[in-house]
Amino acid sequence: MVDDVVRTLGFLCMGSRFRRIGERLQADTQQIIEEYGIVIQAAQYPFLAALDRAGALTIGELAQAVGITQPGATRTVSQLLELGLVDMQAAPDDQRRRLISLSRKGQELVDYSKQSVWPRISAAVADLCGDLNGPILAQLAAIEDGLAEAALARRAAKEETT
Amino acid sequence: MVDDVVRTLGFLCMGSRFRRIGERLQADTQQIIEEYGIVIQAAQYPFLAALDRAGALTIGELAQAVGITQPGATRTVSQLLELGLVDMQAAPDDQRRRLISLSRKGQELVDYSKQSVWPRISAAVADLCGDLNGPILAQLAAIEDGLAEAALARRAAKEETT
DNA sequence: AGCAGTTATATAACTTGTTATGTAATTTTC
DNA sequence: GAAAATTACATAACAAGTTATATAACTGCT
Repeated sequence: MVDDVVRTLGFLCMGSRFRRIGERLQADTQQIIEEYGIVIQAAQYPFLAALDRAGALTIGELAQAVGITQPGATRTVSQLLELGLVDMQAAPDDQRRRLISLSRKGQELVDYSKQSVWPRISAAVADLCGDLNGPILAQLAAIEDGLAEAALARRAAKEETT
Repeated sequence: MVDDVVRTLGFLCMGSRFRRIGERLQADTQQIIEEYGIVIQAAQYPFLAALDRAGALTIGELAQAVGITQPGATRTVSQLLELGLVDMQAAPDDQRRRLISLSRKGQELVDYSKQSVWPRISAAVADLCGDLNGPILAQLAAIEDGLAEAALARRAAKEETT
C-alpha cells in the first residue's frame, strides 16, 4: 500500500492538501443541498448569505465579503442572475457600480435554507472538524490573516535575497 | 467595511474556505519555486517526491500517493513527461499498467530541490501554520480520515431519511 | 478457446478558483 | 474644462481538481 505522500511530506504540500480537503467538503456539502432538492451550487451559497446579511452589495463588495477575486464574483453573480435569485442594477450615483440584491425568489430560498439546509451542513461539518480537537476555526482565521499579510512566503524571500 | 461572510458563517462555508486557503498557499509556494528558477508547478512536486521516495509507480499508485483522482494523475504525469522529468513504460507483465519513474533530469531536480526549495517552503509554511497554535497537521489528518470514511455528511443524511 | 467481467489508463466536459487585460465611468490635475 | 489617472466591472485564458465514460488489456469460467 502506497502511503500518502502529501501527508508524509508535512508542511511541503500544504497547499494541495488544503485544496483537496476543501474540494471534498464542497462535494459533500453539495450532496446535502441536493437532498433538499435545491438547485444551486455550494459555492453560490456564501453570496446569498452575504446579501441576506448586508442587503444590496456591489460586485466588489461581494467579492470581498466571500473572500474571492472580483472576476470570480462577477461570474457567480451572473449565474445567480440566470437562476433569478438576485437582481442587478447600476448604482444611481455611479454608473460603474452594480448593486446586487436578493430577488424575491432568492430571499425565499435564503429563508428556507436558514431553517433547513444550513443547520444540517453546519452540524455535519462541525461533527467532522469541531468535535475532534478544538478550535480549528480560530486556527484557520490565523492562517488566513497570515496569508493576507502580503504573502508571508514572498516576504521571507525578499529578506533573503536583498 | 464588509466583513468576511465565509469566516462569519463558520462551519457553513468550510469547503470554500479550505479551498481558498489552499489556493493561496499554492500561489505563495509557486513564488518561492520561481525564485529558484525552477520551471515546474507547485502541484507537480508531490509527484516527484512520491517517485523519489518509492521508486517507479503506476499512474494509479501515484494518484493514491498524492491523494487525487486517477484522471488528475494522468494529466500531471503527461505534463512531467513533456518536461522530461519522468519516464513512462508499460509494465512488462501487464500492458495496461504504465510505470512512471524519475528521469535523470527529474532525479537531479529532486536532489537539488531537497536541499534548497523544499526546506524553504517547509519553513515558510510552518512559520505560517505551525508556530501559531499547535498541531494543525494532526487536525488535518483527522479531518481527512473523517472525509475518507465514505463522506460523513452523506452518511448523516441517510440516517435521517431511512 | 472464447466470452464476460474487471481493471488500468485515457479522454472529455465541468467547477471554482486564479492572473492578466480591456473598457467605460468617475475623479483629479493643470 | 479637457487630459490623465483611477476605479469598477467584464472578459479571456489558465490551473488543478472533479465526475462520467470510453478503450484496451487482463482474468476467470465453461
